[in-house]
Amino acid sequence: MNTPAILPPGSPKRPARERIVPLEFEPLDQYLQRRKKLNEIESLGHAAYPAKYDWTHTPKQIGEQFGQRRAEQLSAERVEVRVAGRIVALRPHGKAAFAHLTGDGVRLQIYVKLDVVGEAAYKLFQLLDLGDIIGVSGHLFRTKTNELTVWVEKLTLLNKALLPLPEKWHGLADVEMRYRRRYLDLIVTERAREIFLRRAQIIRELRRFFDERGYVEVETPMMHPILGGATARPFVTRHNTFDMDLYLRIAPELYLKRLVVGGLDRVYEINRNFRNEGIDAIHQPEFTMLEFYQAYSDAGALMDLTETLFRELVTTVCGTAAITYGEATLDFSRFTRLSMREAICKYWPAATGPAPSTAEIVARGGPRRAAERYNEFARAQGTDLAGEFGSPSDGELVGELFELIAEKHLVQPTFIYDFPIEISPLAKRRADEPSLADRFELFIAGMEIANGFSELNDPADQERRFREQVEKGGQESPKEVDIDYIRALSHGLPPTAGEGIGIDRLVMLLTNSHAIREVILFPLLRAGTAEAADTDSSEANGSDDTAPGQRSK
RNA sequence: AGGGGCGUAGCUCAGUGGUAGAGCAGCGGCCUUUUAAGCCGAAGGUCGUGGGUCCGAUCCCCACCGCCCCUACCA
Repeated sequence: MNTPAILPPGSPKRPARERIVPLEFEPLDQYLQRRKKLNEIESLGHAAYPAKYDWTHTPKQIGEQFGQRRAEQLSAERVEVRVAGRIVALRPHGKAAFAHLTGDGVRLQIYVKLDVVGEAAYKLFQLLDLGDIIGVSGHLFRTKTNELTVWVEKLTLLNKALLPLPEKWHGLADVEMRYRRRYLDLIVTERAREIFLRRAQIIRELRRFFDERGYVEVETPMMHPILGGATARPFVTRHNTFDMDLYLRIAPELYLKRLVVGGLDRVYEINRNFRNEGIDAIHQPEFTMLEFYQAYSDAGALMDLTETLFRELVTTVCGTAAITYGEATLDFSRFTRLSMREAICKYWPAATGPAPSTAEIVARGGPRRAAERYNEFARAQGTDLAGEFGSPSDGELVGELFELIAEKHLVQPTFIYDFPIEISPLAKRRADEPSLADRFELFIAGMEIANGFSELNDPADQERRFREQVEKGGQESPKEVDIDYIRALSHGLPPTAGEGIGIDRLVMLLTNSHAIREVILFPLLRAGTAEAADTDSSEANGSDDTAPGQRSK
């Protein structure tokens, strides 16, 4: 793209009607052609960018209200409508033409006839292109092929599109372009539109679910002075006035629990988290998380609630409790529950010999022995080993074995519970089994979807675990203990259960999408500008008026 | 980060060691019930970027850029 021609400061105000066009876009020939048509349209006396159009129906409403009317009824009733939309198909036939407008994602055919609209309007119509936005008024009728159509009597230009739409049959196939120019994707790819409408519906239903159960929706800081609430590498930013570094939050957890201390016994937040880590089919650096907390509750109650939530949500949004996801049919009418140890035993690879019993895994040194047996097999397979790095504790080994052996098999909705305490720094210890946290995760289609636990509310235990994290060091650990959080706990956090649900992954499941980018409107891509997909972006600036010395930044 | 794949007209894609093609879009013409409208005509390209091999590279080799997939990282 050509760089903008900069108006020197202090230059006289430009005349109101003069249109400065500093930017030009590919395809240049078509862009210039359309600008030429725009000029012609204006010189014919039409406003190019009128402020308003008084419509009576959207294309969708016309379909809903008159879609059932037969041809004879329509000609008898002579329903007058004014409707606006974008031209997405154009079939001129000399002195008459068909076109399709879209609005609300619905296509509506219009019929424009020279005899009917008159010379002037037909002249305007001939200067229109695919992508232009118009308003038409007239009555409804059915064509020979029985399609509900507007018999156009008046035509109004609402916006001349200066750039063409993508190819009408194949649409946008270049995924990079689809993400960088999502506006085009949404016009052209019906499925993309449906995904984001459904995403909105899912979030609406989630809010409804929690609202009607008395949870309060809150917003907590996105910028945190101390890292916390999860283990992840953060983005760092800077506040100038306070001269301080801040982290974009990796989780809202510690703030939400402060609110429970403050007497908001049931709270939830739906908002973004930011994690400075890898990008792949199920990870994006900013992603949306639902977190909710309820006082006087525990992890077991949360599992029940979660099951209800998912079953209701899926049924409402998809119309059935059994949905298709890729090759699988996911049945949300019943959830499996397995302890982490049971899951390891259940999916223990047969080639490794008989699976250990859960008792063996629980025994002191048991995870180490199981890992050694597993690793023999993994070495032969050339796959990853358990406990390969550092000197993991028994609990950490159980977590690794679970991920290596069981996680990918958890296709149907499955709760995994009894997490080792070592990998659960914010969860409450189980009274009867101190090596375990009262924690669960929900797995669906091999993805971790939710994570919930009984919250650690013993300030001394929490302080000890925070100090261990700080001592451990590394980019993922906080540099200092969050003293104020310990202070809040010292004022008393009631027995509380809390859970996080990854909204993006949930939307993936309910839209049968297999990449998180498909369910995020503007996923992060390198370079980050829509221009990067263009062939020439930096050079070819024909009018280089700016002397080098004048450039300032 | 490692491995694999891709990058050709505005879009969707063919193709070849001898400087390139189709459909759609755009342009000119014809066409008053079409729906991927049709017919006729003309135009459109630094074959991602930069090096190398070769008489000659869009094609072969190397590097870089971007995207995709797999693996790794990632509570």
